[in-house]
Formats: sequence, structure tokens, C-alpha cells
Amino acid sequence: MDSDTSRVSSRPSSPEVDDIFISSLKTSVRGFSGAVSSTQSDSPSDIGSLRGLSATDEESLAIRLGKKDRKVLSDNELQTIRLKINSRERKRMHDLNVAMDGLREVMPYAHGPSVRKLSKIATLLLARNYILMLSNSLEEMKRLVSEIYGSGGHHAGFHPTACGTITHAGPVPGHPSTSHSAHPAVHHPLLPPAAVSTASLSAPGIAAVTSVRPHHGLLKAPGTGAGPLGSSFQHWGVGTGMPCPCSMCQVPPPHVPAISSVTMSRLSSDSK
DNA sequence: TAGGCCATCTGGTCCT
DNA sequence: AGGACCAGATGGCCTA
Repeated sequence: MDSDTSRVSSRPSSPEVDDIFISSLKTSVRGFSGAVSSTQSDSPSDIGSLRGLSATDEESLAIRLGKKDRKVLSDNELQTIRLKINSRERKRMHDLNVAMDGLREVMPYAHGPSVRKLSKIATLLLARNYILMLSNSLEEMKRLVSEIYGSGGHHAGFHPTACGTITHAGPVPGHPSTSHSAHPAVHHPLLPPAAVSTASLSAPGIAAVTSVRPHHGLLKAPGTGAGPLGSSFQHWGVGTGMPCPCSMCQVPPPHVPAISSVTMSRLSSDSK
């Protein structure tokens, strides 16, 4: 199910498009909008504006392009300007996607050729919940530390063995891969309440998704099998000094308003 | 085939 | 004035 990766690869971003766009312009001067979408010239925005570069249209475009002096630009000038603007926009969106990929990489989610890439919306929602979970965990850890060591607070002694004999070689933010199934039921900030209530951290609900459509199943009712996301959240790396958010190590963090009902409904209905 | 996701184009607005 | 940002529109690809 690496359809997404194939899709991505089959859709090379920016660079090449310029050539296509330019060539399309060469073959059809009137098609100012006909870069990749051949039918784009039929769009409402084109009607009565960019379609046939008549003198009047050129002028109107010139005005829109900021030529308040109503200077009439030549076709080449207009094309050049449009190409430049389009190129900038593509670059901007490309940079945005790069940043989105960077965010995906540090998310507690399985990565690999066989795992479909998180959608943008899913990435953002997951990131949000992840941050909330980290915040809750941090607060809880602080609280526990103060409780355990009191005002004396020799924090140096805090941790490892506090979680029992289990080795916390689990994932840390940015390294979501390992997991251990030691502690079964833990509040999962990345799951909506409904999912959390029925799913353990072995997270069936999250799981199904990874194989097919991660972002949807992620917020969906429990399925079967443990997924990377769910398992990856069970523990934190010891070496990192990060807290273990599992139920054995701490009380479940307060309920986090994970996702709006609107989003939830959309994602759940989207799950298929 | 419908729906989801995405890339791209485009025009408007705001900022420097 | 030019660039960045944003949102709407459109069409392509993919999955169920």
C-alpha cells in the first residue's frame, strides 16, 4: 500500500512544471492559466480576464499585477511576470511541504515504504496532540518528582528503576520505532476519547491506519493489531531523560481535547 | 464511480 | 514596487 509514495513520486514538485508551463505558453499564448491543468483556462477566474490576451485584457492584467499606471505590457512581459509569480508560489508550497515532511519525520508514527504517508491535516492534528501529550507528561513528571522527593529534591535519583524492570528503550520524540507491550491500557492523547476508552496502547485503532490510511484510522474506532503509533507512545527513552507517560509510571494525564468534533466527524467519515 | 488528497494557478491583501 | 501569504478554483491520481 505504498500508493501514496508512488503518488508522490509520480508528482514531481515544482521544477519540471515550469518547463511544462512555459512550453504550454509557447503553444498557446492565450492560455495564461494552462500550466498543468489543461482545463484551467475554463475556470471562472479566467473567464473574461486572462483568456484571450486582447489589449484590454492585457491592460486589466497589468492593473492586477500592480501596474497602476495602466501601462500595457507585452505578452512576453506578462508571461514573464506570471511565470515568476507562479514559480514563487510553487517554491513556497514546496518549502511548506518540506517542512511538513520534517514534521512527519519527528512524529511518533511508522515510517517506511510500506506505510502510507500521513496526510497534511492528519500530520497537523497528530502533531498538536503529540505536543499536548508531551506537555501533560512533563507536568506530570514535575508533579511526581516533587511528590517523591519533596522539597529536598535530589532529582538526580529520579527515574529508571521507578518504572520497574521493564527496559524503556522505547521511542522518543523523533525516534518513534521501538515499543514494548508491557503496560496495556494507557490514556492515549493521540486518540480521541472514544478510541482511547476502547483501545489499549497496543492501539488497534491506530494500527489499521498505518497499513492503509494512517491518518484516518488513527482517529477511528479500534481495529485489530498493534500499530506503530500506538506502540511508539508507550514509553520514552531512558537515555533521553524523558518521562515515561505510561499508566504504570504515572497517572493518566487529564483529558486532552484532542480534536474538534468537526474534524473528528470529517476524519471518521473519511476513514475507508 | 465517488470521495479524498494533492499540486498548481490565480487574484487579492498585507507587509517590507 | 515587489514579495509573502492566503484562499478559491480546477483537474489529476488513487482508493474503496
